[in-house]
Amino acid sequence: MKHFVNSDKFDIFVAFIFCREMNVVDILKSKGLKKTAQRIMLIHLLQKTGVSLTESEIKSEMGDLYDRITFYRTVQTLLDARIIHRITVDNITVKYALNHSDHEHSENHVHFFCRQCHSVTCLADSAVREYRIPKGFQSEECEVLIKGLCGRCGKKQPAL
Amino acid sequence: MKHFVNSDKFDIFVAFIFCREMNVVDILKSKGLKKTAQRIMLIHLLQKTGVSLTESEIKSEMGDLYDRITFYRTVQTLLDARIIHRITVDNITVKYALNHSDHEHSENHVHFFCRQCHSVTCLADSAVREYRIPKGFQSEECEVLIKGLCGRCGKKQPAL
DNA sequence: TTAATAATGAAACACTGTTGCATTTATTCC
DNA sequence: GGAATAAATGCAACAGTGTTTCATTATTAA
Repeated sequence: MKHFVNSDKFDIFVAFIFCREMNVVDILKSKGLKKTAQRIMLIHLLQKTGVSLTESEIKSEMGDLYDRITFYRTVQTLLDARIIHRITVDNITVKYALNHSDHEHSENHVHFFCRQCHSVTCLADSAVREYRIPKGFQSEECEVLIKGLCGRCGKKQPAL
Repeated sequence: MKHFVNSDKFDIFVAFIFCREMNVVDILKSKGLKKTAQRIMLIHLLQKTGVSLTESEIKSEMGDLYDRITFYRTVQTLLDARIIHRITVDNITVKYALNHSDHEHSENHVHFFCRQCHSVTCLADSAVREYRIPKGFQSEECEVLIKGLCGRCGKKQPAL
């Protein structure tokens, strides 16, 4: 099954999807990227859910629009364009999340990973502090990953 | 080929290895772990080189002592015993490094990753700062990954 | 509408990590 | 030192993750 962004059927689909968030196509246009079904769907999914998603979550949401190979290429394209970012937690999980507008130019990310439910929360407002690095080293980017229990899982298991 | 830690051949091997670092067997003993060829070799390698190593680097150093399945199990055992820690950089690379004595009880790690040569430097002395996390969240561990250019690669490519 | 360019998806592959099970090894206790 | 026991090993087979090539199809610009 092929997916035609310019077909009538897809126009209706797109119109329905973007009733709440109208800027997906604009995002792609502003980055000089072609508007393809997978790109639109992936960005929309991340907008709609508002959280970071794994590939398998994205897969099940996308249905037969999903193709593994295209997915990896779409992800790479959107990463390069700084539309999304990837969060890798050890070798446990990989998640994808939309960049906030302040992410776009900053290279700092703070994430919270819940060891119980494996949810990832982007902590955009937390400022990344300065770390002392060896002489001659040049810092370009800083990622912080805080692990622990999220609000829900902390309630179920209050004491440590 | 099997590797007998208690064989004469291995005794000589071990004696040679530990002429500079005499505490590998003690480390295992203190954790209640059996002293097997792979464990001793892996810890020794990390001690000898003093840097973090990838699986393939460990493989080529270990020669025919290396076995993939045993490697993963050895790594898991040493991780559980807090003898080593794993550093995952996006989906670029996974490295293993010895814990410093101050790592053993602290759950904070600061690492520097060079985007050019992919070397990882443990910054043990850098204090991990406090980050504000949402109410109800419980922080247990904090990992910081600073990306940029290391001293060597920074010289070759001074300006940004 | 058409031409040019880019994205897609199929096949095939390489790498990463795991599980079950029979065999081998390290340790403990004598 | 030697046997009993509990653990580690390594083989086979598998599941998951990510990439490359190439012919086909879709998007965009003119």
